[in-house]
Amino acid sequence: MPHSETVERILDAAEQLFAERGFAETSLRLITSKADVNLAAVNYHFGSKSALIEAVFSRVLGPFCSGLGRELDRRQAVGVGLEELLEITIAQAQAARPRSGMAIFMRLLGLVLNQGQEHLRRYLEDTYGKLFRRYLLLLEEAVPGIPPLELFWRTHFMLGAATFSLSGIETLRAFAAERFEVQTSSEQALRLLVPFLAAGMRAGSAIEDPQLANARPRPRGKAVQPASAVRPVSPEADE
Amino acid sequence: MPHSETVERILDAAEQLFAERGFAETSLRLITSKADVNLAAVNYHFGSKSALIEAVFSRVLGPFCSGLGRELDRRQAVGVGLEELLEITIAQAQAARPRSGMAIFMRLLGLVLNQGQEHLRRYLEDTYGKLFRRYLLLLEEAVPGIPPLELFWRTHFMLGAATFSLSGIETLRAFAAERFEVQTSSEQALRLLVPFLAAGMRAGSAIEDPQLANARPRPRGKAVQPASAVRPVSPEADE
DNA sequence: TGTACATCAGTGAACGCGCGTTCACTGATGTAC
DNA sequence: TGTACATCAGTGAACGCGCGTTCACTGATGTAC
Repeated sequence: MPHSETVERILDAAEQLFAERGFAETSLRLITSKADVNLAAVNYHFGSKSALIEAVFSRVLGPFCSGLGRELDRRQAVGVGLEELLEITIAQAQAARPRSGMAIFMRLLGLVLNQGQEHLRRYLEDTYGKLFRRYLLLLEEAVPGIPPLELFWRTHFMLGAATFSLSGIETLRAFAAERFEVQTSSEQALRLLVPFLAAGMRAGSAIEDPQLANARPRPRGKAVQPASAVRPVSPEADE
Repeated sequence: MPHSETVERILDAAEQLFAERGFAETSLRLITSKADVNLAAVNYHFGSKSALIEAVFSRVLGPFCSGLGRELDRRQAVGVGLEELLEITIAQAQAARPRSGMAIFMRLLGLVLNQGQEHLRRYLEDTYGKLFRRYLLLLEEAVPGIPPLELFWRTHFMLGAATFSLSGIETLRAFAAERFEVQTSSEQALRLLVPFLAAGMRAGSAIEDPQLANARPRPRGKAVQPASAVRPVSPEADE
């Protein structure tokens, strides 16, 4: 679709505004006036606001994921260390949005994970779920001795630390500058993130329950068990 | 203000809906119909939607912060270990919302940090900034040998990991259950968070630049330097 | 070469809708004399 | 004890506004014969 210059301008404006303000707070009128484009052009080119949202995401995540996949391919034979894996990921996120810095990339990611609509989640799971599972497997290899279930949770803790702090990185840099009278560049902040995450991933296991310690991901194939067949191990009443 | 039952019902409904859907996506009509209350009652009791938002936050954060302050007082003389500090914080977050679990608490916190309006940020900084600085000092004591600037950043990494994963905890629990065919309770997930965060906080310092390593928070007092006097150490052009 | 038609990116104005807010009003309770 | 008034929580209906979307239309370019 991105053939016309109008389409490109709409995507640029939408990406920036969505990252700054979220989906609901960003009206089509705001987007089109920033893009210097007619209001009706969004519906002409994309069909609806939610289709525009998906287009913004695939333009960002497409290059990121294919770049990440390529880097993982290159290193697959040799094996990938934990720090290396994290640095590859950060480098790809930076490469995906070289001009604007990765703050926008991370804000978008945080947005979809925190306030993403159902259709957007499903679209991303369908498109990039395979890469995510591959990434999890590489993490398991890079951090031996930790139960897979715990690594699953730690991966999300990592994702949280990364999206949260990098999406608000401008605010945090300003805050740090005011408090410490020293400027931390975005690159420096990123370099601080890696050892924090790596140490967290390598921390001794906190799982005591052997049922959790021994949980393994079930094989994914054509014969998929229905969700209703999942056996609750320790049923609980919370929410 | 929270004297009438109507006020209480509005706050309950608003808190839950804000946490689920964000501020902009939650209309007063939705709130009042969930609370089974007349639409005009919100403006009658609170004056405006944004005043309602502030009321929701102070009802949640007030008890949390005073509880946290009390616990810190009790231990101040003895000194507080890192894991203990984290566990106190989690316990207070759970205590602040005992019935609904801390997911709502964390979602609200994430909301304000990620998509919070300026007025809300300022209100929180004014009301709870002092406690936050005290907390930072206790962290510095609990994790010796790490430059204060790095601890500042790590604290935000921590906050990110916590808000992100706990605010989406229901989604993550469902995802984990589907993949590993095992139920992780919210309490177990919380217990997994502590060693991850503690190890990240204790990781070896990644700061090489001595100017950053030696940066100390400037004293806060009546003679405050104007922001314009902050001397940029390594000026940079990014954004 | 000239004419008729098709395609297509883009436009301007309007549509209906849900939003936060306002306002005149109600009905119960308390107070003064 | 009775009456007049004040206070106050709550109400029902309407207000104007900004929203996403629609639609008839334009004007440039390409194609068929």
